[in-house]
Amino acid sequence: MKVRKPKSQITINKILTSALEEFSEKGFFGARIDSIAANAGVNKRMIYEHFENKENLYKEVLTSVYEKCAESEREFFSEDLRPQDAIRNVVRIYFKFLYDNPDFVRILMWENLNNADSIPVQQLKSIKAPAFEYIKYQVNRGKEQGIFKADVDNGQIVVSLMNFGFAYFTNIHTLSLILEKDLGAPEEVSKRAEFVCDILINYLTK
Amino acid sequence: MKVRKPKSQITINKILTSALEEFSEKGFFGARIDSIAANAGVNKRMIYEHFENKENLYKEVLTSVYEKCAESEREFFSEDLRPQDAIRNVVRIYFKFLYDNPDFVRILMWENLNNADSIPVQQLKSIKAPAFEYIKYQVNRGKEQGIFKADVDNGQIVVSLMNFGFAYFTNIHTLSLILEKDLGAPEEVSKRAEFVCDILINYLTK
Amino acid sequence: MKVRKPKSQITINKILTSALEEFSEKGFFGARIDSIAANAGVNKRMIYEHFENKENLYKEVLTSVYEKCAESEREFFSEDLRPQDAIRNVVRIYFKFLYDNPDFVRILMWENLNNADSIPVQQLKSIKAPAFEYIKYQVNRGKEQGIFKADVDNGQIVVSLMNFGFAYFTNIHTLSLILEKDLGAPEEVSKRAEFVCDILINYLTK
Amino acid sequence: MKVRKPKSQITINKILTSALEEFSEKGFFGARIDSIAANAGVNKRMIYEHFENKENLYKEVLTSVYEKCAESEREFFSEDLRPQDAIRNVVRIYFKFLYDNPDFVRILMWENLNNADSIPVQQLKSIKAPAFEYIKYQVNRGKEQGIFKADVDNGQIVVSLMNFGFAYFTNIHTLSLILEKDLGAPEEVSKRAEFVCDILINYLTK
DNA sequence: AATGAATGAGGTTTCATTCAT
DNA sequence: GATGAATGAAACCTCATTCAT
Repeated sequence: MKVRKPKSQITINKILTSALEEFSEKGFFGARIDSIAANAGVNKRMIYEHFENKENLYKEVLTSVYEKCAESEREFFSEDLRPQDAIRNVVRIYFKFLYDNPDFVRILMWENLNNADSIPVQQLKSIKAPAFEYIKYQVNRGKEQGIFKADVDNGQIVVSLMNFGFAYFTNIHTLSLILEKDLGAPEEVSKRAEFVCDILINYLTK
Repeated sequence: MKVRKPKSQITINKILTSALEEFSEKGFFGARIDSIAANAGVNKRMIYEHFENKENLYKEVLTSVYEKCAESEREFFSEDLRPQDAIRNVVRIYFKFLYDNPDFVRILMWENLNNADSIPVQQLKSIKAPAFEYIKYQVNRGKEQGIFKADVDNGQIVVSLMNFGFAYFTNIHTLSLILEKDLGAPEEVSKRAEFVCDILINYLTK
Repeated sequence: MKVRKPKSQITINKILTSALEEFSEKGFFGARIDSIAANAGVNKRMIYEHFENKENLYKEVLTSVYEKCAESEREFFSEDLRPQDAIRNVVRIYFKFLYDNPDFVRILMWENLNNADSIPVQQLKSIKAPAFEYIKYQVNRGKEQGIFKADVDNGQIVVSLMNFGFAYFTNIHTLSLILEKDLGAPEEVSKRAEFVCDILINYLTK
Repeated sequence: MKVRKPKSQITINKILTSALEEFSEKGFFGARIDSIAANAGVNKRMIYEHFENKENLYKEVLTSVYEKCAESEREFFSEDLRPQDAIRNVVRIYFKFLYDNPDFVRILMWENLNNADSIPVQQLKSIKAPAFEYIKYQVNRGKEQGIFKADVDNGQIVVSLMNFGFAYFTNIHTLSLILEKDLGAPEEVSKRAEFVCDILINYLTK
């Protein structure tokens, strides 16, 4: 039952790691195959051997990144909580994940700018949907339990949550400059996470 | 007493317009000087005559974009409203501006990804600060009038407002795909704007 | 008998002066029409009006430079001296001229590097020949008077004189660096001139 | 125990050879990367691979040229001669070297015109100094042996030797035209070398 | 599987020259 | 005669990709 793990898997992983870093820092157009190979410590030719070309490498990086994200979101489901605590839990996990994975935030941003066409829709949905469903499920639970307002638009809540998390990290530079405060500092991040919990719960609650 | 209007100003404007489009669509690295010149209908050489090089052109485009933004924000101040209505007003103007200026949203996104270092901080602040101050002012007014909670963190409100507006438009592609709904449609946008008004006011109000 | 001197003569002179400086500093290929126009304080278009194109401008600069040189060499003839003093006189005047006209030295150097084909031979000769004839004349006078050796090759003397003067100034940079002494300093230049006098006269004299 | 001789060394040498020819013929500004690549029979891209850019290529050409020169000057030291014969020897070797290496003469000329700043002083000195020291050493030997005048300025002798050799070849075009004689013909060159020997020894000798 | 060298298309930039007023 | 704007050819340089070992 043992899976054969050829030596080249190491090379492939080194390339993926290096490529994630490069693409997330410079975007698809700014990224350089030379840099990726150099930082991975492998011969440039290997990239073409294993990934065919730059675009394909990019797609594979994206896929691996989405998978990592989906993995983290599985944490959501692991506990049995009151709806409002479940929501809080989601926000906190989400903020922690984004804080811990700046490459993820950035590469998704580039992807959005390039009109999000590198990943097939179906793949995207299969990755993201469970988390979205979970949130809607908790909101509905809250409604059923009479804790949350009945007329809340679930979609808006999902969008809000995504926006809050993502936007904080993607605009952190500009906002920090203008507000003269390092919004990337850990204490600012958790303060923000709590604020987001509060404003959402506050809105949801009767 | 005749005002001198050199012909080259027309060329300069054509270049700026074309460059905004190109940079906003492809980002700095993806943008092509050839395309910019072709779309502007001017000789490529003129870009170097008036803007020195690609990087400088990019900076000038950014500056002009910020200025346009600041201009739009001046609308905020034009009316005399109750605090909660002033906030609503800001959100609506902001959403309308972002909806009307997708290039603005995109180029700022690229800029954030490139660590927002193309515009000197001071310039950035002088453009953005008035709007921020206005929001804080209205929140404070609401507190003084006993309408808003006294312990609200003004900074968090500003950040929320920025995030809400920006993030909605920058992630519109991915979110539309996943939610299977065109979030860019006018009616969805105004629905969203109203939701953002509601959630903010709801949080602020005692 | 008054020669009409149109206003444009001023422009022409400004261009020639600026062009001499530029060509002598950067050579034909390194020189920029833009720089020449800017430093002359005239519109670029004027250069084409008066000189047709870059190459022609270069030729006219060269011609004017040769004429200036020939003019200076006319000083040689102005005195009545013993042959050895006449030779000394030539060396001193020559060194002084080269020292005072670094642009001349440089532009002739560029010209030599470009195979000296910008000036028609005949023109060159009509300018240079008188000085050469004068030197030969003085050497012959010395021979006749029994002061100089009879078997001296006049051509070699002329070449030596040219070489000594020219080479000193054209290699002044490299030699100064290596000898750790500023060979361009006035006192070094006159020391050199005297040395050249000495070595030549010494060779010529019986 | 096999010495690794990477294939690229051949390419590098072809580029250097072609570049020397091009730079020496046209100077830095007139030289074309395209020509260099074409004449070297290599892909243009290779020049950037191995030399980074035009300026750097130029510097490496210069360095290699200086080294070749220093190599040739090592011949000076190989014999045990009387001072006057040693000086003659130097002059002859020097003339032969310059005659055999017109590219060397030319490129150094361009270099002087560009103010000799492409090669670090220290490097220049370490290459040139031995020859200079050797000449001074022989002049001093002659003085000690009572053959040469005691008050001769060694520096002037070195400068003379350099000037004589260099200037003859750099002004060969102009002088040939004026004197109506091909000074580049082998017999003229050796006649000149002997003349230079004579005039120098004549000056040095008591 | 791995490597160093090579390639060619295409990108940015420069510059002599000309147009239009 | 003079000016500012425009032009296009060609220069330098970059980069994804492939060849040959």
